[in-house]
Amino acid sequence: MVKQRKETNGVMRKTVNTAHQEPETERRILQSAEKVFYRQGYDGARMQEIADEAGINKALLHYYFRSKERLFDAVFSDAVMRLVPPVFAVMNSNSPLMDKVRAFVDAYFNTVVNNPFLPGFVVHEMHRNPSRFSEIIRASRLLMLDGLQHQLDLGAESGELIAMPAEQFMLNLLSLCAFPFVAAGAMQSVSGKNDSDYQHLLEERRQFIPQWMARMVERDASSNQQC
Amino acid sequence: MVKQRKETNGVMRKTVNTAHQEPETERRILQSAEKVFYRQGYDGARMQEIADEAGINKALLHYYFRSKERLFDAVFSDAVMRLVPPVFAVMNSNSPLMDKVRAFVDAYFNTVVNNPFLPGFVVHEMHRNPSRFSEIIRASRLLMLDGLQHQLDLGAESGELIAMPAEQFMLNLLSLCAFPFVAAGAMQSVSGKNDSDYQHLLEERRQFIPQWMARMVERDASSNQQC
DNA sequence: CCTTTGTTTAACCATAAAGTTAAACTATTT
DNA sequence: AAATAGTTTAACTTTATGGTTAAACAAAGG
Repeated sequence: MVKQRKETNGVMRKTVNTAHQEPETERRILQSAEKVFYRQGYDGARMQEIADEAGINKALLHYYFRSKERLFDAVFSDAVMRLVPPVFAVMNSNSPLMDKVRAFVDAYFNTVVNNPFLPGFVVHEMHRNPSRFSEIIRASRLLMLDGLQHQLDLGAESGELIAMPAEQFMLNLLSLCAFPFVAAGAMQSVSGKNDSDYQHLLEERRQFIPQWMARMVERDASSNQQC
Repeated sequence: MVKQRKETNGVMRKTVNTAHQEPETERRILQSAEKVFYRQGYDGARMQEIADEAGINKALLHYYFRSKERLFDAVFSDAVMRLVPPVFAVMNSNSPLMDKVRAFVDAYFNTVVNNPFLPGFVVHEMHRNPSRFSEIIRASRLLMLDGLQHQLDLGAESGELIAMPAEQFMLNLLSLCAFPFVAAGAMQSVSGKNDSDYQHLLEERRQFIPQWMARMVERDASSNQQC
């Protein structure tokens, strides 16, 4: 009785096999891993699936990235670095508060519209292993709320703004931006909207969020009444 | 050479083994499964871990719930039913808009403070399998936005409120309530807050969210200026 | 044409996890 | 106290998956 096995499942990609093309292949692996990890999460992802997606063999995955853990690390820190810095960098500038908000929303939506699974992925994997994430953030020295708090305090003193902790302000902004993406799958399936309807809803939010944020914090909110 | 295995890992609970106590055991299994699934998600959860947590053997799990899938289904629909109906029921009443908002926030926080992993769990599992969720929701006939939209339209006509699609209104409310829980692990690890600090932050939000929602949508927001 | 070097693969291995089974145990009934 | 029916268990089987290996392959240089 001969034991026989075939692990490569049916898909049978066009095997290009042009040897000596290392960087091209590595990039393709990362892209495929991204796709699979984003959708399935670490635990749900299968190395075989990533290999298939990249049109290569499982062993090659281990040749480039020694283990699932390492491959995941590469994908995850890449994801975080792509999402977090451009978005939070604007909060450390010294532009007026509402300019910051507009810049934040724009940066967030620009990044995320092209990677709609990214927020959900990051949130879930942070939950699975919070320290991994905080390491990355700490290393990149982002998200200092001191400047923002100072700005809010000044506005409150001058009577222009309502007093508010910077943390709450930031959490509001992030909630309004991120949650609709994090919960997109659910929202769609409940509301019965199709993909492009929901896309439209999100575009609408991109316009409104800065106005909403202004109305939440500005003492005289009558300047933002068209909505 | 004798093959020998022990699957029960070390913990060694006090085995109570009082036969004929079916309902008690089933409840305990569900509680344990809940705990494990909430923290680890479906893919990350291990049947053995659930059995250990419940102080019983793996086979008993399969005796009560035929498979991991079925056990998960029980836990998930239980979770959704515990979270969704009390929260969304209030939106279908005919109380004034801001009473609804306050009731929603209270209901949400009351449910979630006792099950802080619930929102993240639901969101992640909905993402993994959206149809499962929409089935449950559809079956329970919740989340009709028509009444809310009508209310918003009336307010807009009378000049009291700013015109706003009910979907956006609802999404704002849900975002402000849910996201801080969904992303709690991440937030904590980034902000360096400990558990009780973050708990305090969340309590603070419970107070503020109704005011923020009012300021976002009410034309004359000066009545909600203490913040 | 042969060798070398980097690339790719199928087949294999080890392990962990889901699921099954047959026997033992406990309490209740007779 | 013996039989019965409802519980509980250890040990086992099967399958899936991460990881390894030895050999084949392609291209470049001699």
